[in-house]
Amino acid sequence: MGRGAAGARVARELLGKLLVRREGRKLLVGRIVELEVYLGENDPAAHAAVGLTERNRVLFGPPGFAYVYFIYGNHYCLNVSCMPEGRAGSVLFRALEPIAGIPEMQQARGLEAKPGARTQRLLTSGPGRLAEAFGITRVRDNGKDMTNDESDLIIAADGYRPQKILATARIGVTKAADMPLRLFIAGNEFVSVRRL
DNA sequence: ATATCGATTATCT
DNA sequence: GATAATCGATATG
Repeated sequence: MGRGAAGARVARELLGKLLVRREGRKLLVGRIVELEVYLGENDPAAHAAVGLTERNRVLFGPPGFAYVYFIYGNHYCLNVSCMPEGRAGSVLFRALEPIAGIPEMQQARGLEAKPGARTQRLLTSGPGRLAEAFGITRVRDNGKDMTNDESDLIIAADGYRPQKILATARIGVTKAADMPLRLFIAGNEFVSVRRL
């Protein structure tokens, strides 16, 4: 298996699974419908391309841990590490289909006053949006084990399997911009658009 | 419908 | 000092 294949395989397994946030007795749940693969040190578009730094060290740790970064002075984005310790491949969560805790997500996004299917799509359709809807920040979540039931941010499964997965180039990257490492569930309403 | 642009700061050169 | 794995607002067709 090639260097990028392990990350791509993890990504395909992750599509259709659930991102779950525990807020006290409330649960926020979203189905993972879009993500991007970052290949680690050899991927010019990856944060790990510069080698191990204070910021990206979670990427070089064991798989299943949350890597949260802050971007454009405004937004947090969530990755999960997916390579053995010492290698830095990860998957960026790009879009979720809201499943439960929708009122809480609306409140977190400042969209509670505007109900309707139109705003429903704005809740978690984009990496910055889903992070805001789930209250994800670097201080709160970076380095968290997303495979441990004790965590308040985990990945769970309900048996759903995507019928068809499509791949395109990654969004917003300027280096290695042609690699088809953005994966999404074909036809899902909550996939972010912006390119084919 | 698409295009362009400003916000705002951590991180790296 | 420049850039960035983005978003939302505004302008224009």
